Amino acid sequence: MQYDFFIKVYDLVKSVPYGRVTTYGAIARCIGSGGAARTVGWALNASHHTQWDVPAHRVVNRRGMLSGKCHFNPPDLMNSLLESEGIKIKDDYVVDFDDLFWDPSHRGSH
DNA sequence: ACGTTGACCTATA
DNA sequence: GTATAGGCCAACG
Repeated sequence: MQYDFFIKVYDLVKSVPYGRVTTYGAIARCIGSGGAARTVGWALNASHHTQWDVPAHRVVNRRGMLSGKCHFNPPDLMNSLLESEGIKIKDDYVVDFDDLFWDPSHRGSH
């Protein structure tokens, strides 16, 4: 598979349904890199200058914290986007994150 | 090829 | 859902 690591990340993130969120670790694991969670975030960082629409705002860390909001422009954008999808944000943390969490491996299975 | 960096994760106190 | 330490993988200079 010569497809870039980024492509896999983008495709997975784009597969995240509306009103749902996922984690870097889940993405990395679904890709097959397991512990490459850091690289996933790195890839999303690059997604800013790409032409692909990557809903990076739906990607948060294991704690459900908007660790990536600091990299948005403006940082509040991530919070606003999540709230626009019905996701409640409290102090940069996703409310009921465990319920809103969407695992790419489950593909919609709750 | 080596060292550094990065939107992380896990373990321990 | 703190603080600190170590480890993981991929891309960049």
